[in-house]
Amino acid sequence: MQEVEVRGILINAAAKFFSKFGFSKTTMSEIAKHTHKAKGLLYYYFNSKEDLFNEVLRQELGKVKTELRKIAVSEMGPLVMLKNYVLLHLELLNKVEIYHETLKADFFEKYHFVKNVRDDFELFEREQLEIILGKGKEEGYLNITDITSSVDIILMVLHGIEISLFLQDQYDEYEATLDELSTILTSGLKFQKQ
Amino acid sequence: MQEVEVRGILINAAAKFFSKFGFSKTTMSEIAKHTHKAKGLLYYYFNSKEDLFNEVLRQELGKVKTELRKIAVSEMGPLVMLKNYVLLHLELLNKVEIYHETLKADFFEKYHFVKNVRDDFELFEREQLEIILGKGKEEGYLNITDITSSVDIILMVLHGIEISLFLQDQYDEYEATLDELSTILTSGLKFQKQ
DNA sequence: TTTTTGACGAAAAAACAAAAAAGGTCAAAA
DNA sequence: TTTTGACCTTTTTTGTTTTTTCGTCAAAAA
Repeated sequence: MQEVEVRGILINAAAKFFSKFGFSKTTMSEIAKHTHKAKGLLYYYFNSKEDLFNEVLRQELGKVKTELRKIAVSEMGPLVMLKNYVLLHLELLNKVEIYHETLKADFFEKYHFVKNVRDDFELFEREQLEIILGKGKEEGYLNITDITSSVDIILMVLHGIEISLFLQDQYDEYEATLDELSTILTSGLKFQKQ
Repeated sequence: MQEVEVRGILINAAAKFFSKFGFSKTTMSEIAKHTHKAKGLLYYYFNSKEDLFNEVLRQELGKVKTELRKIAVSEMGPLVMLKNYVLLHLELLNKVEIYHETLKADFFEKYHFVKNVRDDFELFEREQLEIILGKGKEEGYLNITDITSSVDIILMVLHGIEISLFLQDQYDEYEATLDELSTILTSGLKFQKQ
């Protein structure tokens, strides 16, 4: 089973280039040369450049998922959980350059090929948030009737601000404010009137 | 005093073109032809195309300001006020196409010339929100120590989501959700812990 | 059989030059 | 004081050529 290792090497090299230069400005030849492989080999392991990019993105978001998952299974109370989830989501995604690339793409309605991976990640986030909010509701901390629509709102806010935060590099500047934002969102749900 | 009227006619015509085609795809000749004036006249009333665009934007945002101002001086309670402000802000700006153009520009770090007008509008919004939150604090409805940072958060959320809402035409889709969002923000401030 | 190579063709992007369109000026007319 | 339109200069568009890049494949290596 040499395959797994070579494949991994290629993905890692690709990750570096894609993160640094974006999709269109990194070339398959570059990745091949840097790994001391022939370009053709890339097409033995991946169907296309888009496929490779997808694979890299899947891997990077996979790491983020692993971290985020820890929150919903932890021993914190639901309110702290929710707050921490929001903050960690922003902190982690701020570091994933290749994700920023897809945000930009989203904006231009290009990069359709990335839709699957992003949808998968969004689904994951919905699940996690539903677990957290569900727990909060059960235990009587959160006053929510429609969990789905509360999740909608949290995701809307998160997606909204990440464009300004990540693409305009304002994360560091607003880090303190984000803490308060998450507090407000949390207590907003706590006492939300229907 | 013919001047005011002609100037107004030019601005109105420009508004139509800028709103429909954006800054770069509308031409000064077009505007001149459509108003049955010579192109040179545009440069009698305005220093440049950028200056004209600015003037149009100032006028459009002026209308929005007039509407928003009504809220802070109304008789509603501070909580309702805040909620309504958020909703009206989104509803009105959703219609101002020329403002969307500047959002896009903001993103590309172009259109520096528009900075003044946008800053002016942002300042106005800060003032209004400070009035509302101040009133809420005084009357004991809102539990806020630092008004400025609460305003920061509201504006961060508003600016964040307007990119997805306006530029990706998701306003209609999310209109119902926005109502809930504003409720959450409001009650979040109400019970916010420091 | 599985993995790797590198020369190759087709398609996309970059570079370049020529032509067209646009912003902006100004002297003269209304 | 306001308006015009010919004019100059700069920017954008268009069409062409050249280069780069993606992706394929037959053959070699493991």
